Amino acid sequence: MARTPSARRRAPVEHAVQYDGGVHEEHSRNDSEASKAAVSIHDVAARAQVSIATVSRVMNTPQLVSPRTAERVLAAIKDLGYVPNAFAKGLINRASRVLGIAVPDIHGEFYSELLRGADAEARKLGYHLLISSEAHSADEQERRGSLAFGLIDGLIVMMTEPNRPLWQEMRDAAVPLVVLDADETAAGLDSVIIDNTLGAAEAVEHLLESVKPERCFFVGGPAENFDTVARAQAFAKALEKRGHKPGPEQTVFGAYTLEWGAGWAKKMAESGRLKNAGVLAGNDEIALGIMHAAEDAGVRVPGELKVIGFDDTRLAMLVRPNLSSVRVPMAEAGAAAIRLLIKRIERRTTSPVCERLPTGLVVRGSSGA
Amino acid sequence: MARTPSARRRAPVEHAVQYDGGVHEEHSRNDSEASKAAVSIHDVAARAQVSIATVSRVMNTPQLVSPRTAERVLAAIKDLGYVPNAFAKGLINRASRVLGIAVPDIHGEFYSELLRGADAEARKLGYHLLISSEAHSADEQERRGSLAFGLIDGLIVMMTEPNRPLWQEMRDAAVPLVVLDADETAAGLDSVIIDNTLGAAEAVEHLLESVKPERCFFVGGPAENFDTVARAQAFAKALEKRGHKPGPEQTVFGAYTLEWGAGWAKKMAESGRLKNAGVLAGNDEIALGIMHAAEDAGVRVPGELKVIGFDDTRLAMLVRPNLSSVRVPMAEAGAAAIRLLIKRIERRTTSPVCERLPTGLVVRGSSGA
DNA sequence: TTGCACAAAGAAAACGCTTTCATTCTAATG
DNA sequence: CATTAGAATGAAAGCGTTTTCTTTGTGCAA
Repeated sequence: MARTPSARRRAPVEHAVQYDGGVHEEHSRNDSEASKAAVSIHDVAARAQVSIATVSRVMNTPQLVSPRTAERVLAAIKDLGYVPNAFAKGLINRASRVLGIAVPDIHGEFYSELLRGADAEARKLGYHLLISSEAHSADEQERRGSLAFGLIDGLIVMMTEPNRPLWQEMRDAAVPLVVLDADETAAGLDSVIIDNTLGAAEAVEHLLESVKPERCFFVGGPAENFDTVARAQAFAKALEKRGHKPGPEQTVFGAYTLEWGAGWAKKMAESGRLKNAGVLAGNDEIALGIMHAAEDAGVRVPGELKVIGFDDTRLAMLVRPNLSSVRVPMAEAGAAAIRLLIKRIERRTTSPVCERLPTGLVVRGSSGA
Repeated sequence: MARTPSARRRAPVEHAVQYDGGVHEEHSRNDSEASKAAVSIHDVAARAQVSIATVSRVMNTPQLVSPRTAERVLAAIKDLGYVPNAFAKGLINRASRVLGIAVPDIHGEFYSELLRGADAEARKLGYHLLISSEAHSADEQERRGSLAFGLIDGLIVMMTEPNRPLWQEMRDAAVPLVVLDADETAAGLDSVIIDNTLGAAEAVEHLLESVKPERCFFVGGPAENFDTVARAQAFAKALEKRGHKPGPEQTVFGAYTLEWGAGWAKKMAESGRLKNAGVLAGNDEIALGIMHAAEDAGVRVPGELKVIGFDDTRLAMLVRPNLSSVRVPMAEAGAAAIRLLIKRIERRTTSPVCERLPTGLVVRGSSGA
C-alpha cells in the first residue's frame, strides 16, 4: 500500500513530453518508448504538489478547488501534456463517449451521407462514432465482438429489411439503442424513420399533371426492403386518393440497380407501354436505368416519359436530363438518430420516441418542368 | 481488503441475464436497471466456484487451466452472458482494438469506398474502426479530444493536401500512425499511396492513339491537392516521354466539381480548341462536366473529343457514354492502411514502409473503344 | 477563548480486469 | 519413504481514474 507516486514511477522529467512539432524526434515516433511515456494523474499531482484527488477535481469539478491551486495544476497539466486515460475514466464512469452505428453496407452515396450526418452531430455533441458494417458472421462469438459491446455507450442500428440475427444481437446488447429506418417504438426502442409518404405523394401528384393514373408506375428495389415497401404503399395510396386503384403491374419490385431499371423499361418499351407513362423509381439508379432504356427505345424524357428518382443523391444533379427526385434527408436522419441516442444515454427517462423525417419532391428536367 | 466477491455485490441470480430474444422484457430494455446488470468476472468466478484468476485464464491462457475446470467456467460464462469489461481490459492491456481513421470528409463515393475497405479489413483482423472527419476546430482542447486519443490503438490519417494543424495533432498523438495518400516514410511513418503514374501514363498513351500530344489536356482539381498534383505530373511526364513537353495551358487546376469541368470545356469550345482534343480529368465528376459542355457545344464524345476520368467511381458506369476512367483502388488502400497499422501495433519493430498501390486505365465509351 | 460552520485538500476505496507470486496437490524420482 | 518437479489454482497487487469520507485550516458568532 506504500504507493508513493514519485517512487512508483520515474520522477517526471521537466518538459518530458513537450512537443514542438520539430523534426528532431523522428526516430522516437513509432517506437515503443515513445508511446509508453504516458503521463498519469500522479505525475501531474506530483508536479503541482497536490494530491491526485485535487487534480481530478480541477478537471471535473473546478468549483471545488481554490483558484490558486487550480492554476498550479493547470500549468502542470499543460507542461506535462497530460491526457487522462480513457480506459480508467471509462472504468469508473461507465461511459466512453463512443457511439456505434451499424449499417448494412457502407457502400454508396446513400449510406455515406448518413454516416456524414451522424458523425458531424456526434462530434458536435462531444461523442465519437464507431462504424460497423453489418455482422454477417454466423459464429455467435465473433458477432458478439463485432459491435464492440462494452465499449460503446449506445448503438444506432439501421434496419432496412427483416433481419433476425441482427435483431437478436441488438436485443442482447445491454446498451441504449436507436433504430433507423424502422419504427420500433412498439418494441420499446427509439426510432428514426423516413416518411416516404409526403415525397411519394408529391411525386405522384406531379406525374398526374401530365400522365394518366393508369400509366403511372412504381419501379422499386427489393421487395423485402422496408423503404421500397413504404414507397410502394405511399405510391399506391396517392393514386387511390385520386380515384385510381393501381393494378399489380403498376408497382413492381426488383433491385436497387441501373440494370433492373433498364430491364424493366426495355420490356415496357417493347410492349409499347413506356410512352406517355410516368415512373417513380425506388432510387436514383433505377431511374437512371429507365432513362437509358427509354433513350435506347427512342422514347424521349421528359417529352414522352416522365421519370422521378428517389433519394436525391448527387447522381440526380450530375446526369442529363437532370433527374427529378424525392429528397431523403439522410444526413439529418443520421444526426437525429445521434441526438435521440445521446438523449437516451444522458437522461434515461423519456419513453420511446419515433422521429419522422419528411421527404419532398425536387423537380428537375426528367419529369418535365 | 475484505473483498468477498459474493458479499461485494448481489449474489448472482440464476439465469439473471439469460436473454431469449422474447418480447416480455420490453420495458427493461432501455431503462437504467437493464444496463446496470453488468456481469463481472467475479460473478462468473462465484458461479463456477473458482477464483477470478482462473476465469481470466480460461479466456486468455486456456492451456494453463485443467479441462474440467475450464468447462465449468465456460458454462458459467455462457449462463450469465458474461462479456469482459472493455475498459478494465484496456486499462491493463493498454489496447482497445479500436483503430481511428481521419478523413477530410466522409462525403462521396471516393471516401466511402475507402472506409468500406478499411472497415472490412479491420473487422477481419478483429479490430474496430472509429471514424472521424477532420478536426477543423481551431480550439486545441476540442481538437485533442476529436480523435479519441487514449482510446484508439492507432490512427490512419488521410492527407490530401498540406495541413499544418492536422499534421501537428498527429505528431502529438502518442499512437502508431499510418498516413494515407502521402509518402511520409521520411518522417518515420508508414504510408500508403496511390501510384498515379501508371494509370495516368496508360491514359495518355491511350489518348495519343487518336490525339496529337499538343491537344492533350489534364484538367485537375485543386492545385493544393496531392493527388491532383501527382496526376498532373504523371500526365506531363508521360507526354514528355513521347517527345512533347506540355505547355502550361495543357495542365490546369480548379476544383473537383462538375461545374469546373464544364466551365473549362465551355471556354475551350468557344475558342475552338475542344475538337480533336483528349482530356484526362482529375476525377470522374470533372470528366462528366466536360462531357456535358462538349455536348452543349456540339462536340461529339468520343467522336471529336476523348474524355477520361479518374477514380473510376460508380458514376463512370452509370453515365452515357460510359466514362473511361483510371481505376483507383480505394478500398484496397483502406485495407492496406489497416494492415500496416495493425502490423505496426502488434510488433513494433519494422522500419517505416510505404506501400504503393497501382492504378490502371479502364477503357469505356468516352474515349472511343 | 471556545466552538462551529464551511472551504479546501488529502487518503483511500472502488471500478473489473491481468498477471506475478505463492500455495497446494499429484506423481515420478532417488 | 523422502524429495521434488510440475501442474493447477488462489491471493493480491496494480492499471489510472473518480468520489466518498476525513482531516485540516480559517473566519466568525457566542
